Amino acid sequence: MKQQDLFRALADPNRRRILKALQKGSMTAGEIGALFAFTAASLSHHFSILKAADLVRTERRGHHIVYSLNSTVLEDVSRMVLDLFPLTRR
Amino acid sequence: MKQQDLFRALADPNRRRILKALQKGSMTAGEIGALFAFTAASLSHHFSILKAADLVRTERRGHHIVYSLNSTVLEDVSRMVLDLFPLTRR
DNA sequence: ATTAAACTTAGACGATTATCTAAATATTGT
DNA sequence: ACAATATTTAGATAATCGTCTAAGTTTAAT
Repeated sequence: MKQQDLFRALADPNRRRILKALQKGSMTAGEIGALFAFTAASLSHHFSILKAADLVRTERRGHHIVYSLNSTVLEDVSRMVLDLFPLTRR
Repeated sequence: MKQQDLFRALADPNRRRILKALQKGSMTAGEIGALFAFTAASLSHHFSILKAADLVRTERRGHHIVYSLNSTVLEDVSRMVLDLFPLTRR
């Protein structure tokens, strides 16, 4: 299910840090890895979850893989969050 | 940490169902329990996590405990979510 | 074709999590 | 004080999760 993928992806603090790092622009997996302490394998695992939630997009460039934030999901996230609360005005 | 408590609380689908149930108004733990399949103990566990995230408030009434949604957190959640994405205009 | 570089996949391990049963703790009414 | 009701806490168990190492895959350059 889509909604669960999203909430699950956002539940991990390191994944949120990755998302924040990507705010500054697209980066290769290696560049992001350099910012954090974990192994390439762990990073790749996080990316697979972020991709499943459609929070990031990938594009191969040479033998690098460039990751970028998929900002269009923001609407979905917002909707899901708002959906959990009764609106004061509707 | 506050942010982690919030994202963690929202990560579980059953807790999101509880939040949605509370949209219709305050309910006692028992009333909510009647809507779901798990035991009172499990429910209580979920409530403790929702409380830690400040998503619900409690009030004792007789020997019932009334749970209600704390809508003021909505702002915090929204801010946290928006914080993860670069705004198109700022 | 081989090698090197950049990621991913597979498999393992410890930590956290959701759930349960059983026992404990209020609170009210008798 | 005592019993009944409502909820929480403790302790156990199975499943999920984050991380690691080691092996595999893909691309580019020689």
